[in-house]
Amino acid sequence: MGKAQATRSAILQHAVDLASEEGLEGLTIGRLASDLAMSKSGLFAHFGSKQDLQLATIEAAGMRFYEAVIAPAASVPEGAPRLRAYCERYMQTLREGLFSGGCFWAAASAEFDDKPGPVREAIQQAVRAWLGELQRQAQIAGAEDPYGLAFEIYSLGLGANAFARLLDDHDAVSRASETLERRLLAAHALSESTTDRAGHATAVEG
Amino acid sequence: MGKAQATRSAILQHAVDLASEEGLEGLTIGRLASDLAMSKSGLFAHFGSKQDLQLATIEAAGMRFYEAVIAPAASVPEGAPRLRAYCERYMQTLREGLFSGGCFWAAASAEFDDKPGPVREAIQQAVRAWLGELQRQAQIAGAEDPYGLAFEIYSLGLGANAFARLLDDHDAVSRASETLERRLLAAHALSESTTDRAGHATAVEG
DNA sequence: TGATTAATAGCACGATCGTTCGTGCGATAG
DNA sequence: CTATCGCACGAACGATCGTGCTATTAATCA
Repeated sequence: MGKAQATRSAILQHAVDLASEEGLEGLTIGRLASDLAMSKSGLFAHFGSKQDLQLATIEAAGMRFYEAVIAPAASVPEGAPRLRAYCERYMQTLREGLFSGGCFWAAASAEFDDKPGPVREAIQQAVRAWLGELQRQAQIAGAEDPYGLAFEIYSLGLGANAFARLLDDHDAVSRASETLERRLLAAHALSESTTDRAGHATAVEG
Repeated sequence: MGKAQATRSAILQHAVDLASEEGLEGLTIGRLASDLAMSKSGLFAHFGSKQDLQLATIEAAGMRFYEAVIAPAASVPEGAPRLRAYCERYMQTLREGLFSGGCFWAAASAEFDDKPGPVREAIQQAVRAWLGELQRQAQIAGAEDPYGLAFEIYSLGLGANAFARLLDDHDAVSRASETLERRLLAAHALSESTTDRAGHATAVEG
């Protein structure tokens, strides 16, 4: 890997955190440069424009999320177990602060949800990828409404982030986890057979 | 009412919408002035600083939300009926676009959830007031976990806003409404006696 | 080691940011 | 009629924004 790649990567790692604090528009080249003890123009040369920097930052945030949530669950069996693993990892990232300024996607979504352009599309794509994974595992798990279940999971994530960050509710993530657990159990009761270890088949149907 | 008050009010109405689109930092005095065909300095004179403008904008957004959601439900009996009325009005505002750029509070929360200062505190206060109302009615309705119920309602609102705005999911609000309805019915089953018309008292307790 | 290329710094630009100051107009009061 | 005041305007400030150029350093290769 060339030196440029390493520098670019270091820039983006900091850019992700800075954007999670200040937003993707508040993410400033000057600020970023002084934080990294670089010159504005030297940093800028790695990206042709601010928009490219924003797009690269989104991509880097996506990779960080992937490494923290998706990848570790790859060894878990698909369906209900992996869906549960996703949720646990997801909540864990909120607890531990995967991004220094709170959930990157919550901030980026709210900021660009009404601004057409490549940045919005990139955020859309990343969020859709995450929701698609949730939906896919929910479907394999036999949920009656996989998309709806993904919607609820994502909503609880947004709520937990907002409560924890804005309202300083230190139990917010735990609360969301428990709510999520109840919701998964309810959805799971429909197809008890798909699951992990014990085979005490007490399938219910609503 | 003096002329200044009228002008200030007109400024703030536009500021609320502009902030819901561009964020409270992206809310620019120059942009605001040109939108209203005013001079920057003439507009600025109504507020001593940008921060005061932001605070006034938050207050105006709070009043708009109050008029659209809280006030119309004042005549509905407290407890479960009013809680339901709140939720319906809440979802209605998301459907109809009470703020031109999506939920003002979702945007403001994500933007300032990590920036200490008077602006964050004002947003906190407004969100807490809304959550407190939800919690209060949930408690009167006899919910076993009023705070948790308020959390879920708010989370579904955030989710509906994100899905509708970022992902162009036109059924997002309806989906959230239905999820909310199921959730309220489940919570309501615990204390059937408190409610509206029929008195078939089948109270359960957990 | 010397030559070539890649990576960073320096500097300047137009634009816009929040903010301040002095001014002018219109109505109101003496 | 005149003096005062409330309100908005235009110009300008220093700072910072994103973005180009040109030089200079650092890394790579013969």
